[in-house]
Amino acid sequence: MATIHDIAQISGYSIGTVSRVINNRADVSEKARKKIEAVIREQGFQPNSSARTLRQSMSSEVYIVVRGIANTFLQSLLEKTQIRIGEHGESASVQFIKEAEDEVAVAAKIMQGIKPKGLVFLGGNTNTFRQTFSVFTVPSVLISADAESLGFDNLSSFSTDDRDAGGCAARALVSKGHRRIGILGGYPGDAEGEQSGNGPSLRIRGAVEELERSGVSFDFARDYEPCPFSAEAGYQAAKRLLSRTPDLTAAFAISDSLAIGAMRAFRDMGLHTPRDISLVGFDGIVPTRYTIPRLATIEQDVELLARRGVDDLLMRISCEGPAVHEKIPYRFVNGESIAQPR
Amino acid sequence: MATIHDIAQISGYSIGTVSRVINNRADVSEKARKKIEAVIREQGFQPNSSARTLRQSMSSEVYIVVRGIANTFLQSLLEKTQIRIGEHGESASVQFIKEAEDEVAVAAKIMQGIKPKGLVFLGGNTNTFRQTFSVFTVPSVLISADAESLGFDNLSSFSTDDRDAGGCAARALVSKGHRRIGILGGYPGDAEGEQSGNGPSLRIRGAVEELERSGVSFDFARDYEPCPFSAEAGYQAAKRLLSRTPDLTAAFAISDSLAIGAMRAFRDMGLHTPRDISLVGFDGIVPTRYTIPRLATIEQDVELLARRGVDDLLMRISCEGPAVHEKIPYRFVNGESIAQPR
DNA sequence: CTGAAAGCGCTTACAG
DNA sequence: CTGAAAGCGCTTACAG
Repeated sequence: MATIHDIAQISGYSIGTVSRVINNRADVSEKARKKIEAVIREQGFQPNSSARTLRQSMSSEVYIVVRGIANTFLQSLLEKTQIRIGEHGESASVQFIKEAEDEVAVAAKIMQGIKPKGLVFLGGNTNTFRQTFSVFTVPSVLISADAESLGFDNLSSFSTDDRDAGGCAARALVSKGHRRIGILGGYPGDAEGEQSGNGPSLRIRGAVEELERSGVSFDFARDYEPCPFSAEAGYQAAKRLLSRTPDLTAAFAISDSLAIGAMRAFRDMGLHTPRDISLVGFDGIVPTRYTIPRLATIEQDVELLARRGVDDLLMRISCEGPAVHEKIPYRFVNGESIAQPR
Repeated sequence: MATIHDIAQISGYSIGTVSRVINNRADVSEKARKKIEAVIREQGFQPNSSARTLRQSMSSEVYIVVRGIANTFLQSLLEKTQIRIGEHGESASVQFIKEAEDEVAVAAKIMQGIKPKGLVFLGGNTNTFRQTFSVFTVPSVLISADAESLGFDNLSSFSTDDRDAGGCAARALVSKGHRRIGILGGYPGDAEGEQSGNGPSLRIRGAVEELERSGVSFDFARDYEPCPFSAEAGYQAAKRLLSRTPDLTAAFAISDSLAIGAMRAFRDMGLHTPRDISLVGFDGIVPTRYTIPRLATIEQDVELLARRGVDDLLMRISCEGPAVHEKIPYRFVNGESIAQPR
């Protein structure tokens, strides 16, 4: 394995000059640069990233922290994020945090040793950020939840307007004539109007507000069923909800994974979607385009979320500017899972 | 940020002794260990991993290389792999490689700077390993494809017996009475019996062999349609296959993602699964349990693949033993997508 | 059992 | 524009 020392020796220049070439500094003669670059290429030299990190007390990498590895939406967001980072010629490592853990605390522990030059958080609970994010001093970005109210000056955020989009989902059902609508997903606290500090809980709020505006009665105890964000959880929750409240003609599942589980649960209870019960999801994950029937959903613009998030982060890493908070437009996808109530 | 120097100063011992405590060396007095451990805890000290890596010319991390980030099966395998690594008290970083890239070459480039102590490859083409894996000298493991024939003594592998399982999938259709069976997925070369060096192509081989054994005629030009491993690709390929060969009564999609796309394509062509056409997939990904109808599939034991792979790797990192190659049992899941031909 | 010291591969003032 | 040298935070023979 060639080191900078070897390159210096072979090229006939000093280690310092080689280092300047590696780091694209301007104060190197054209001649030296040419020669050294040739040797680097010929030797297949890659600078030792540990030495570099140690010296600069800062890694050359961006770290991506993903909360909840089994979340299809986040997987797709991660994919786009990695691609965008690659397009900038940067590389990133990924750390997955269990959904039950405090992503900020766990990340803090890991990052303490690693010292990334920037952090991307995919998914996450605003409350845990409020409490512990201040340990991070590097430029960071939270994608998919709004961090504006937290006011950290090194944390940007890019997110869907969950509250507004939740209203949109509800409207899609109401406008077809539904008056008995259930909501699936989220944490038990969401029913009491507590802020669980995440986007999904805002979806519920937005939907309920829209129902109220439309004069549709909604009672949390009767029409709402909380559950985690997996298809199986959606399956179980849908069964609970419909057993308790059999007169529902439609449901809003606050994530597509839930919705896919719910649709299957309805079928197992003898109900066909959309004939017997309508359904709308949230996220716009790929599988919704292949379910039978295709799922109506709120499609988040994963591509743009990732692009704006990464671009902003890398810009702040190199130029140091203020954090920004931006809402990325969503889109309602009609699908085939909504019909008029019978 | 406390360094080892601070810990030494506060505890009243030398840097060397602190280092020995950190690394759990035996030659430290009980008294020193207690005192130093207390200071470390009190200061929240984490050794700088770059300094460590630099000095030992070896990172303390395992790296996981995943080929194809959008592959649901690999995502689930990645999840289990990360969990298992965590259970050993180790941490891992993840690098995603584009499906079109040579995962070994790209990984080689990245790892050159990073020097992980071990490598896990999830998914991958045996042929690319054959050509370039020799650049790696650290203990490695390939999970989900068989590397036995390559003979690298630092590369273990754990995989499903794809050929055998492909036969099982075909048998599930034949035993119901199907005689006109199509196969979906894989690379064009697979039709010519070229070895594309991946598990999935072995699934095709196994299935075709089983059909021959059963006296069911199979003609690649007529009954086979290659395509990449996504739902959309499966959707398009299913349409092409069925347009060309409308008398098929059943199909084997060599991955579940393909199968989900194919089922949707059949429906868009007016065919109901399984009434009009039966379908069996491969992998056993979670969504197959929620499709309507539920998908029959070959379920790979993701949990066990990950567990055996990680355990073997970590053992070889600490003890240095020979590479092993192991087949992990699979399971046929009946689902609801297979019926007798009409 | 413990400490002093060399050195891992780099970057960056500093001097010229 | 270039080189010599200090030092980032650690580990590990070496000496005692």
